[in-house]
Amino acid sequence: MHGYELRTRLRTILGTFRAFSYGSLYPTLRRMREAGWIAEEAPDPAATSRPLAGRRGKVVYRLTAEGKERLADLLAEAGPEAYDDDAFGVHFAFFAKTDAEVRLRILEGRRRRIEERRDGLRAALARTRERLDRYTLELQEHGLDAVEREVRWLTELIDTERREQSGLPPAD
Amino acid sequence: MHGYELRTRLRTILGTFRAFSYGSLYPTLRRMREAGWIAEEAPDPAATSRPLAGRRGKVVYRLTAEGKERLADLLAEAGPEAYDDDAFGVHFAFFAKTDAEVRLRILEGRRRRIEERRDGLRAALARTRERLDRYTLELQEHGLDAVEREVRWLTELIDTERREQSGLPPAD
DNA sequence: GTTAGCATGTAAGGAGTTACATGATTTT
DNA sequence: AAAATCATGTAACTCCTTACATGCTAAC
Repeated sequence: MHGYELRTRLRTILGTFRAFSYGSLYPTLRRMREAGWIAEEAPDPAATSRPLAGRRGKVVYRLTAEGKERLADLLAEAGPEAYDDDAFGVHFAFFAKTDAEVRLRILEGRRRRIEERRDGLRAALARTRERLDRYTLELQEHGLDAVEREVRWLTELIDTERREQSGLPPAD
Repeated sequence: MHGYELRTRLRTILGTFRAFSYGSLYPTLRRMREAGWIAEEAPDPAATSRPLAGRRGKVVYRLTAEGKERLADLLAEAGPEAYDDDAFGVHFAFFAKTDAEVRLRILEGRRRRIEERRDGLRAALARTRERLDRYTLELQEHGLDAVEREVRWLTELIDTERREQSGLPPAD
């Protein structure tokens, strides 16, 4: 895939929020090339009428063997770096390519993290409820509600994973 | 209030996520002082045994008249800058000090924004549902669920505001 | 009197954005 | 042939964090 296409796809998948600008995308691609994780694909010689020099057309990249290894390493990570706010969504999005045990450990780590946040919010709310104006209260309760729902969601996912690991083989 | 206290309070109110480091807090306080929005409070002459020069103790700041005006301006903003992801929470947290009409406009703007996001997610999901693996699908549906809940939450708040504006005076 | 925690600040740097500059290809 | 859009890339800048440096105050 080439840079422009990558960005367009990320925009449609992730929405306009959480998309990268070219100013960060292209330098990242360059660094990945320098690291040897991706390589410029040899252009199809039959396809285009190529300009003779200083080409500035499409550059199609492809994962190298090293890149695939690096990706596998990233997907095998199950520590805090995999269930932090920033990273969890990315790891989850690649779950179909992630080992079942790793999936389970990431989900459990994420749940523990969110439970901690929930407990912190509950404690803060219990301490300050009396002094809060209705809007601040409403905001805190809405936040608490969101984390409680996320805990339930994660619990359902964990139960499904467990059921599948101790029985049928994982689907998909 | 002084900087350290401000940071401690923000930590407990906002949680460890979304708290400022000293490296951004103190420069911001300096800029606010230079802009004339806050001023160093005259130290109580009776209170402390002060060092003679180059003092490095507590610096207590207080909003100036200009600062209060600036705050009032910020609270009166009802355009997109008030219901963007980043700003909405802050504006909402100050709703108790915000005009009823402004509150209503911010809530409606925020709802419109979230509805757009919801519609975008629905459309993307309808287009790609077949091709998505179960985890990606689960993630998208969870995201959709979250925005749908936020729309309902905002609708309740808007209804309450409307009821109060055309009847009893606003509470709190 | 020395450790722990309160309190203020700066310097260096990371991670990204915006705005710009440029060239290639497709559509009208 | 002009306009739109595809496609790549850089430079300057913004905003924030980390790590450090410093001094004050209370507790043991």
